[in-house]
Amino acid sequence: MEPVRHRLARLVEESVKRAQAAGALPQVALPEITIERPHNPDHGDYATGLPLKLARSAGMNPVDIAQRLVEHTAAAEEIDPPEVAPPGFVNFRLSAGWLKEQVGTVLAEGEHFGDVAVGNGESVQVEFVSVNPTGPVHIGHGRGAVLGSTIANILQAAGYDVQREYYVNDAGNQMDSFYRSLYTRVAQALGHDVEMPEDGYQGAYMIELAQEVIAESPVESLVMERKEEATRELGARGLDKMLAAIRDDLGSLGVHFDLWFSEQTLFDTGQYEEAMEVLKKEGYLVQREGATWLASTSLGEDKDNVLVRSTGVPTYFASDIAYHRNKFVERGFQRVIDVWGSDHQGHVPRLKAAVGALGIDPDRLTILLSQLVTLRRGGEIVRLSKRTGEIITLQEVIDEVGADVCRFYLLSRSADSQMDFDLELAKTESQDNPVYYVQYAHARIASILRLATERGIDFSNGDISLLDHEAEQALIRRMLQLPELVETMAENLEPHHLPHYAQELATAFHWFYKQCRVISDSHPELTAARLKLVDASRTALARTLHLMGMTAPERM
RNA sequence: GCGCUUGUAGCUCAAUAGGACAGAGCGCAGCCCUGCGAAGGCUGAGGUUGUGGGUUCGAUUCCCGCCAAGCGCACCA
Repeated sequence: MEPVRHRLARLVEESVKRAQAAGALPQVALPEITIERPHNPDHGDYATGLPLKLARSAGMNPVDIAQRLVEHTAAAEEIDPPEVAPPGFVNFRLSAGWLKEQVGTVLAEGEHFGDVAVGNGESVQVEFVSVNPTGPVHIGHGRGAVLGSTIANILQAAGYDVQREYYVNDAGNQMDSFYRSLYTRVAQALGHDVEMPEDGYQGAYMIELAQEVIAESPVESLVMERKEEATRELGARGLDKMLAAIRDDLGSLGVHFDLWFSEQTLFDTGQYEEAMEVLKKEGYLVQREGATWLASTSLGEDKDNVLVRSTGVPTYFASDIAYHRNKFVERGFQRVIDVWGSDHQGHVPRLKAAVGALGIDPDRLTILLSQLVTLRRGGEIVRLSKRTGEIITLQEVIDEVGADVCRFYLLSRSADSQMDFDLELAKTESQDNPVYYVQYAHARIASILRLATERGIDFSNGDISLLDHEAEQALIRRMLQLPELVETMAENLEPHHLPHYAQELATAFHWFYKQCRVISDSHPELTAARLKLVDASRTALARTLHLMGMTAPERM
């Protein structure tokens, strides 16, 4: 459904024009008309400060402007007559009649309630997590996973054609190190005296991985006789297992991808060469000190960046450029959103500059950075390092606190700010946990609907015009915020509003529940009307939870 | 040194592109189940939005300085 806000903006614009035509307002240019939601309920459901913005250019008192605006506002079914409020606001209140009708709209839209048509089918790729497959994912990756998958859900709800993608860094230095580490662990497991490379992955999970690889098929003869071949062969198996483990871990967090894109294929299919060719043709490649550099300085950067090392091995940056060319040129995504950890922030301007150098508008690329997550257990900080092997995996966190709790917590803070994730808190608070509060509301709703079914109550003909109680209308108001929220989140890519909205929606339901008896033998008509409202609440709350990638439990 | 992000109630965080009296949860002090789920509802206390300037009808929000925290400034990814 279209957010009411748009309708109001058109209404205001019309009233200005009407007032101008009637000579009540001077013919001044209009700023963008913004419709905002007042904090104070006394100020109505929506408001515009347009008169305040017009005051100077119109040379009039803002209250007078507001007055004339109101006088020239056409009647609309959505709202009561607008009101003027000093120092120059126009306040709008949704009409009770229209509000009640929206229960029917919500029910009709069902699982699609919350959808808005702003994307127009534009193709957007959301690439997220993309952890090097050299070790298990941890809570920091979990944050990116939750952020990326929720943004993808939101964009889909907003009418975009969304692709979820994981970029598999299966080429390059870290992969080599991973292969050699695995080889070492396998050799050690077979009783050979082999030293772990200095840059190797020391984590205990590599020992387990080695065991799994060995268990799969005998490798003994390979290991000592043909070391290089063994490293490659074992590495390929290890990579598959590691990727499968990552896929499982993310899957248990409700995160799924449409495509796992292999970095190596960029080299195998010549796309890497093509990208470098384009840069060369455009004059952005410079040879210096035996290496090939991207002339980033000519693109406004403060230093150039190496693309091909003097050893002839391309850097990560080089393949990333080829990857992004693939996204935009080969696959034709109109927009691309990358979700990265904040430790990659330095890479952002470089990549955007490089994308520009490829002749692609850099504004089509959005890079979101999620700040660090510090894992705590009680007061103790739990360090995360793949190298030293001290790691608490995402899977362990999920096992401990549950996927829904994990998602809700990771989502509730703005990606821009650092956060602590306290395992003890997530568990010990579980009684008064906001996650349970929200899900409890859904379970309660489900329980009411179950009871209605048990008693054989048919509320399909319920008369929603009977919903006159303050708490009923407050609940409807809250539900109607969802499409509006989807729209703004699709634009600002800030999904942390979702958990907050979910709590507000749950509160509105609990308040309604407290004040309004739903199923009552003595008032069958009101019962039917209220059951419709309850059903609509279930729809809105379930959709909110699903957008967050959470479950909407029927029972708890 | 330069750059990015952050600084809001005792704690954890909001504030929907500059709006009206800065809001939630937890914690704290109380109140409410002889009917649909008390994992619930209600009331109260709690703030000089790090700090000093500026922009304007209006600033938590925009600009500048300072202070503090995290991250980044590789022929690592």
